[in-house]
Amino acid sequence: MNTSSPSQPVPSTISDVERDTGVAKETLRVWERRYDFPRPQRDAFGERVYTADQVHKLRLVKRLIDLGYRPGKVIQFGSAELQAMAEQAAGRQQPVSAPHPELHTYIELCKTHQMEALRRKLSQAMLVMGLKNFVIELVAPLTAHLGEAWTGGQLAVFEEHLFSESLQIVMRSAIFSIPQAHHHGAAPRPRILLATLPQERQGLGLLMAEAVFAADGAHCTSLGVQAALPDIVDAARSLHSDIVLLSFSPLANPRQVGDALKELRARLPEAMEIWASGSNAALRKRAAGAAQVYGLADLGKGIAEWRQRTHGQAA
Amino acid sequence: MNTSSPSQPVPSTISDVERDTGVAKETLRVWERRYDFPRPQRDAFGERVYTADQVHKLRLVKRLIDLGYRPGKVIQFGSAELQAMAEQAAGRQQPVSAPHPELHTYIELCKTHQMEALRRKLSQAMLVMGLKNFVIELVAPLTAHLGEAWTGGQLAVFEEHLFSESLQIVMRSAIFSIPQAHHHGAAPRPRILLATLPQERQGLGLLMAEAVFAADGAHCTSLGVQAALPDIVDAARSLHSDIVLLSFSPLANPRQVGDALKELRARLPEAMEIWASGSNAALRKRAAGAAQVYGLADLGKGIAEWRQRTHGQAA
DNA sequence: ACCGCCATATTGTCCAATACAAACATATAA
DNA sequence: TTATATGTTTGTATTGGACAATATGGCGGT
Repeated sequence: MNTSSPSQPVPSTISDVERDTGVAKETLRVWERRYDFPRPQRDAFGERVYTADQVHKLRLVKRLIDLGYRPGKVIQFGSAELQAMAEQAAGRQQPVSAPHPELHTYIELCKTHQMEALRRKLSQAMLVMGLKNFVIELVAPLTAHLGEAWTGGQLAVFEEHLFSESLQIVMRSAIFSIPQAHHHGAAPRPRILLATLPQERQGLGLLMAEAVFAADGAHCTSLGVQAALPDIVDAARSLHSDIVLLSFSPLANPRQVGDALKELRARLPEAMEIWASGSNAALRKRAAGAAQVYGLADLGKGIAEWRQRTHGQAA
Repeated sequence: MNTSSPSQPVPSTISDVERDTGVAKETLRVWERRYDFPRPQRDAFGERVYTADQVHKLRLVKRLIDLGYRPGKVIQFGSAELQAMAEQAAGRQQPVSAPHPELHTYIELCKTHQMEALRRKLSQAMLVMGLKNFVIELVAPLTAHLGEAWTGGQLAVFEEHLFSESLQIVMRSAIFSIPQAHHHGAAPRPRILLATLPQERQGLGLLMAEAVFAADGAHCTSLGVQAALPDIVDAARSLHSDIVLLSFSPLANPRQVGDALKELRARLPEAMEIWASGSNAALRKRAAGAAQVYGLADLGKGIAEWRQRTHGQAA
């Protein structure tokens, strides 16, 4: 016999809050000491007990911090203001470009949870447009729109998960079915290693890049999401990769992204190129020397240039 | 110019160790005080610095604990003994039923990084064996073997990533190609929601379960890995799921797993069943009342029983 | 007005030692 | 043998302090 009201009747411990918001326990304690928020009640044993409201506000604060705000500046506001700031900031970062006419059809299918129909339609579109165009003209804008709808609260988190899964299925299937053209008996070049850093949970960007590369006849090997830095280095060395491509979502912490890129650059042989793709803030400033930054649409051109550049040596 | 030896020349901080072994920072400190292991060196600022050997032993200890041993009993042994104990215990637990004869072929392909060949061979095996047998008799033992090889240090982490990616590609492709049998015009039952909790990074188990379900004609919807608890609840409600399946790897913290399962049970409508799958220790004890625990091979039977059980009401 | 540099403020993470509930093991009684 | 009580182990919570890394903001110089 439990209350099945939509709001959570169950208060959270500090561990729960860490899991649900991504804010470390130690940080939660120090915030309480410094900013007086969150100030949880205590149970009979003196342990912190957080309300659902506090957890909600913490989520908002965390999102704003990841967007570049500083804790001390935002933690004092109420949930409503924070919500508004998040929406505004998200809109500013991605200037809603020419929405594909059929975009809303797909989003509608998602909102009504018709995932099979969505997959069918996506799959169809891919066959018509070709993999590369499908990714650049449809999947990418779709993903961007989705992210906005999510920060705006118009789309439930789980609906974004569903959407992401469907997209992944269609794209993976397409990539798999591309014949690995063994060019003149030798493995095709460039050899590209794809991965995301440990903080990055979003795998769509990686997959989009892989699709574009595969369509251009490069040799792709993906480590998947959340690969530790030493593992990426190991892999790149062992596989004799020409290029290491990393994908970043706007949500990831720009500071950590910049650091990681610099360290990766230091640990990899100089001959290996590091390419970065995604809409993260770090790619505009911090990553400067460490990596070459590409938009999705430019990746193909990048490959062509690489081939030209290394034409003499690679032969 | 950095050292390029294959073993990690870079020692780990306490945060790194927590991420790489799954042992919490606080636990690491208390172990050091109580058991005198691990006893890391200190850097110039007095902060702990762990060697690769210590991390390796910690992984073994963690594995044995997850297998049911108690920390105080095993932490004093050397890596070699621990290794032996882990193998023995693993063998006892899973009486390595008829190990597929070709298992080593696949592992060999992985170690030599021939991923295309691996994918081709896996894909072939799947066509011969059928999806369900492929998963139960080949993928599952392969994954288990892989996990052992990883804790044993015989397999680089990135090689496990590569392997996992290849398996995912093949399985996803297979699942996608299964026609969603719209049984007599109505959506097939049971309707199953699949997900893993936020702590869980391993997505293979989830995919294996989905494959088995799909082969049995159930209606699967996957949220993917690392879904927050409230999102799972939202999704299950909105999709009117009959069953929520969660997958767990042995690495996840059993206590947190148990707590999460109990909380999920409290938040979901009573009519929805919670199924748990995987080799996590929590599923043997803590999860008792909250969820029904299935091995991969039993999932098919579980579906059959569900259909029988709900035959009267569901019509 | 713009850019580089330095002092100051902010902020996350680490440390230490202690405490205690929950889980486990063992012994005792029914 | 099964149930209950007692003791031990073990993970996670607590506090307050310290400090390195980073961002902010003012200043002087092109």
